[in-house]
Amino acid sequence: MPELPEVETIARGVHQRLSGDRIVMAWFGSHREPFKTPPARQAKGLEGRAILSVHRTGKHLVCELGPGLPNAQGTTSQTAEKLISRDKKRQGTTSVVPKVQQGKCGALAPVERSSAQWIVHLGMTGRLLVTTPDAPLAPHTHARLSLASGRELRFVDPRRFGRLEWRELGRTPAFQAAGIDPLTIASEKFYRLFHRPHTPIKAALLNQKLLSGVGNIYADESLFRSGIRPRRLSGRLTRAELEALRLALRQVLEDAIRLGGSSVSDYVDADGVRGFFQLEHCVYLRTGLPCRRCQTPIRRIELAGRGTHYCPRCQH
DNA sequence: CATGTTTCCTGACAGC
DNA sequence: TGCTGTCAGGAAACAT
Repeated sequence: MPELPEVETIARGVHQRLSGDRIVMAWFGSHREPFKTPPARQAKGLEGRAILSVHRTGKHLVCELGPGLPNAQGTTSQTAEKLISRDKKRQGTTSVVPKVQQGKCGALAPVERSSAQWIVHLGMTGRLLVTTPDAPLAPHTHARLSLASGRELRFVDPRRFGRLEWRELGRTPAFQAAGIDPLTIASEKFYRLFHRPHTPIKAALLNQKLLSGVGNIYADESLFRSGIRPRRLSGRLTRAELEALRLALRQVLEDAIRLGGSSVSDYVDADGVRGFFQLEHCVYLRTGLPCRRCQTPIRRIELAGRGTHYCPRCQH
């Protein structure tokens, strides 16, 4: 299931391959979920747009899109053309705004300001794949974006817990995560955030309004690495314990990103490649197996409706 | 208000 | 073999 490290891996892969490309045509194959914005409106909005960049916010993938300009082949669809002319009339100022980006080596590159966003949440089983147009179509493919480069970006999601959302900036505010990014949260902020007297620490870790990006795997793994039992009430943890947890969480997420994420269930990155962090798991899905640190069998309980794994000897 | 519970959805797998 | 039942879970909706 894609959590922060998996989404980060996919975002980097898609960004590397697709930034600078342009969406020629958008196809949406299902009329029900997973659409947060009606599919027809998403298709209209996406066609003709340049992909400026792709990045991760919490567990969401955000594609920053340029204004809808005619594509290289001159095959811009009617819907896209309508959108372009309307945009030009409405607000010429936000169309192309040349900006200067200060690179690390002092290089200057013109940067277009994003005028729209396509936001992808992968849910449990969502996959975002860069393919050739003739690649066999996986079952449960809900979206196909054909690109000026001749490739396709596909969204596949068997369980349909994923969500696709379209935002036209100016009309709608830019996407923001509800909580704070666990990779960058400061010590004091983390301490105050988790000072909740009635919430088990694991439930708090999973709450996306507090931190954005932690799911079941990395909640269990960070609690093991900091030696804290999942049922402990977060407000009763000491300052030292919460600091240990913050550092363990950051480390486990960074390690996982380095290994391309955890491939449990059927997670793959934008090229269909599996991650390797599942080999480093200490407790997640290791019920009954000996603890890597003390050999005590890993215990499984249910907490906040989720399978929860911990070592009864290493975690207090 | 802050927690806990249910719901959505399909594939994988166990057991008969 | 093929059927049924159970389980997995992110986050919204609903209940306590």
